[in-house]
Amino acid sequence: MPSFQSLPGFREFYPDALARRNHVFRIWRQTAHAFGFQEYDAPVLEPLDLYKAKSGDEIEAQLFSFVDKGGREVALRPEMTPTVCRLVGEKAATLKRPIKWFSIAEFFRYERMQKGRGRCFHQLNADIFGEPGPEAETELVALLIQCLRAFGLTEQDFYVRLSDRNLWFYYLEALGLDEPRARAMLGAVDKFEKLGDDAFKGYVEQFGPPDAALKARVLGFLEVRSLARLEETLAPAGSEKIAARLADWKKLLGNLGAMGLADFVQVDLGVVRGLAYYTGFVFEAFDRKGELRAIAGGGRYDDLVEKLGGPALPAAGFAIGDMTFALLLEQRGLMPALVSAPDVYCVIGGEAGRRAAFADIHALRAAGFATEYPLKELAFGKQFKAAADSGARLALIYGDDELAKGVVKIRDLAARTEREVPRADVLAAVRDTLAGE
RNA sequence: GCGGUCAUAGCUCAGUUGGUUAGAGCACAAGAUUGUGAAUCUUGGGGUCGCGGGUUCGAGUCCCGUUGGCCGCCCCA
Repeated sequence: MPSFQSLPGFREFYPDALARRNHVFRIWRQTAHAFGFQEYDAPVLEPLDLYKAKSGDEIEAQLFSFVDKGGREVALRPEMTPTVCRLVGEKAATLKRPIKWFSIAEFFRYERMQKGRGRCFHQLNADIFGEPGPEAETELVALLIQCLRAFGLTEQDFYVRLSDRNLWFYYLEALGLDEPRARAMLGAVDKFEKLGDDAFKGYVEQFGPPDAALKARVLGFLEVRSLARLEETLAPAGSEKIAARLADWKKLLGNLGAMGLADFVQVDLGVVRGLAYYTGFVFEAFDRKGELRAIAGGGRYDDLVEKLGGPALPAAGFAIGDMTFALLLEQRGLMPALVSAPDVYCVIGGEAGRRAAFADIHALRAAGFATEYPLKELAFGKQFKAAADSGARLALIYGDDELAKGVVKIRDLAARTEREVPRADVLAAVRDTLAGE
């Protein structure tokens, strides 16, 4: 007999798990709307070339890709950025600015599973197109922070590390590095936190060991944790480009400070986000305890829309993954044990009671109240237990006594109080009681 | 792709140097109990012990392989 199991790394959501997932998505969606972002969606299956164009041919090894029946090379989307760039690029001329979009979608990567990482996962993606200045990053970082705070997470729980690939290049240029050397050095910076001195291996292989002064300056730059310190460190370099860039930093941090978010943001040049397509500010959110992988990440990618065939259009965005985020919420006890409780549970006496109850049950449901009842006849004791277990706020009792009097008994299951209302008034009584919560 | 580790009921686990028909708690269902929720008692369903092969008179137990989970490396868009 064949037995089936889900594919490795894929997840199944039983109702309680889906309730938690929906809880997270609901709050993300509300928050993004509050920040004026509009929701979009797009195909799960895309041309393989879309990702090769963005990330190079090697990316294919990390994708769920195959040839479809029409001979097309396709891939399940591993990320949203190329897709949203295409969407925006196609209509860029007619879209009202600023273009602030978000999506909550599922992604697929052919990778080995690890803590907080599977082969399928969901992300909130938020992006702003057409805004070249730090005003875009202001909105994005603020939204990112609020998407975590909305669950009760505080500055004790997480922070956003803010870095800048432009500033790195300007700085390394001022230190005398040409572009290839600067790129190799940034690669080392990216790995330094994890590997320490071994991070420079790649640079050494290509260009020989960096001189001690240069290395000291680079490592010193990594220690910078404040805007003041950043300005101090860069003062000797003092190019025009650096001065302009520092003005952007001042504006971004000033904006976030004015929003009251200073405690959530930390200057930290150790974040460079791989060597992918980012062109300016980059940022990542981490748990303060440093136990989990990055919760969220993003940055500016001004060249990508054009690279993918659209017009030149500055852009910045970020994504929050659902797996690490859920781990963080659970760790901090902030993931509620959500149960889909009905509003009303009907306790029914006999066949006559059942007929009477059905009329009200249907009317309640049509009015939008979640209403449950036992499908088969049950002893009263069991029905009350079922009513309590269901989490319903109210029990409606349709027994012989009530029928004889032409009333329904309404029991408040939490308060354990009861009252009788005429049959005709049941809907109004339920509405009043539940509205009064 | 590489390495470590684990796999017994829906869940958490026990199972003796290899020995008869594989167990417990919780959960679920039925009843005691057709008028009031947390308790008690009784009963029940559920397992090819992940899968396949080997050693043995005999394998949940030992050996090999395989699949899957977890952890780490690579990668992390």
